[in-house]
Amino acid sequence: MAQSRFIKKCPECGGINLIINKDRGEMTCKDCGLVVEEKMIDFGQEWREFDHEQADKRRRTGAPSSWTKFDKGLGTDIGSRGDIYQLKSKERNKYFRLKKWQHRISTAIERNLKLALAELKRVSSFLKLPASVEEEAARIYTLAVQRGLVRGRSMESVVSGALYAACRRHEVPRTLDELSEASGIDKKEIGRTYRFVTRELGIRILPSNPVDYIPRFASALKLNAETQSKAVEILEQAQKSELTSGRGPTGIAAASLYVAALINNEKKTQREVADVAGVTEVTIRNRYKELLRELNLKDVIKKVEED
DNA sequence: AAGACGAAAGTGGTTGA
DNA sequence: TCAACAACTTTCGTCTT
Repeated sequence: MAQSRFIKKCPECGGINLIINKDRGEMTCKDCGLVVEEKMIDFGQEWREFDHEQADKRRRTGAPSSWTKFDKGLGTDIGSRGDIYQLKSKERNKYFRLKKWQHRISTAIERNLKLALAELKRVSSFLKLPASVEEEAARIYTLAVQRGLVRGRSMESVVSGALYAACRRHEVPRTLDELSEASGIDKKEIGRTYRFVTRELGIRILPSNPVDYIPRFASALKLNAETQSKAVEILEQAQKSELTSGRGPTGIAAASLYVAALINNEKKTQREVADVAGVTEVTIRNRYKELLRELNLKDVIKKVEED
């Protein structure tokens, strides 16, 4: 018990791969995406206030601006029912005029954004994505709408594409399959819009690193931490031998895990690993063969089998 | 009987003329 | 815009444990 105060574990899955996002002051679990600790940074005010007058003078901010609100939370609502009856008729007319305009303005783009952001929140909470990713995705989507990139595509597919891109940028990659399952959009469709949107918006995304997939796959397979770090070790060797370029990152991650499991006597079938990683057994076999050949792991495995 | 292996044909995307 | 191409998948038969 005393130990747990010092070694931080994810309360959701017990994972130990907690990553800190300094920009947002969040600590997220890389295994399941749970936001373990929010607001590690003190966002409190640095002054004190003793009465309303002082407060009014010293406050200089409003609610935080967020891309997940369709107007970044900056919009003004005109009038709330109740106080208009204290107004004279002239004032009341003005109120209704303004109210009408507000209604007119919030059409097309904004209504679309509202709907889309609701969908975005639904999908991202289904996948347990950290808020920083959700925010990024909302930003990308908003830009896409402003450039008219949604026309001719379904709103949902663009939302998924934006989320996928945001995941990649924040190095918490989800596979297209996972996105597809969460959003109900066809995998190919998501891939297409993802590529289109990132190209049009000039968003540069590095090819995803296979290592980023390891923790999540490993915990899905219930492999222990040693196997996990062994897999990472194998991956790093593979990258040095240039076995990784041009290959699908999930396939390589899966193969490394498979080998690592063999070495640590935690054997999983190719089928099991393949299902978790969203690739076929054949792909694992191909990568696995390459790994054995290039890294001289054959002897290592033989040794393990003899034990 | 289940898992591992590998050959062959098919798919969707990228690239270069 | 089209054809060649590389990676990956699907399918299926064979071998191993």
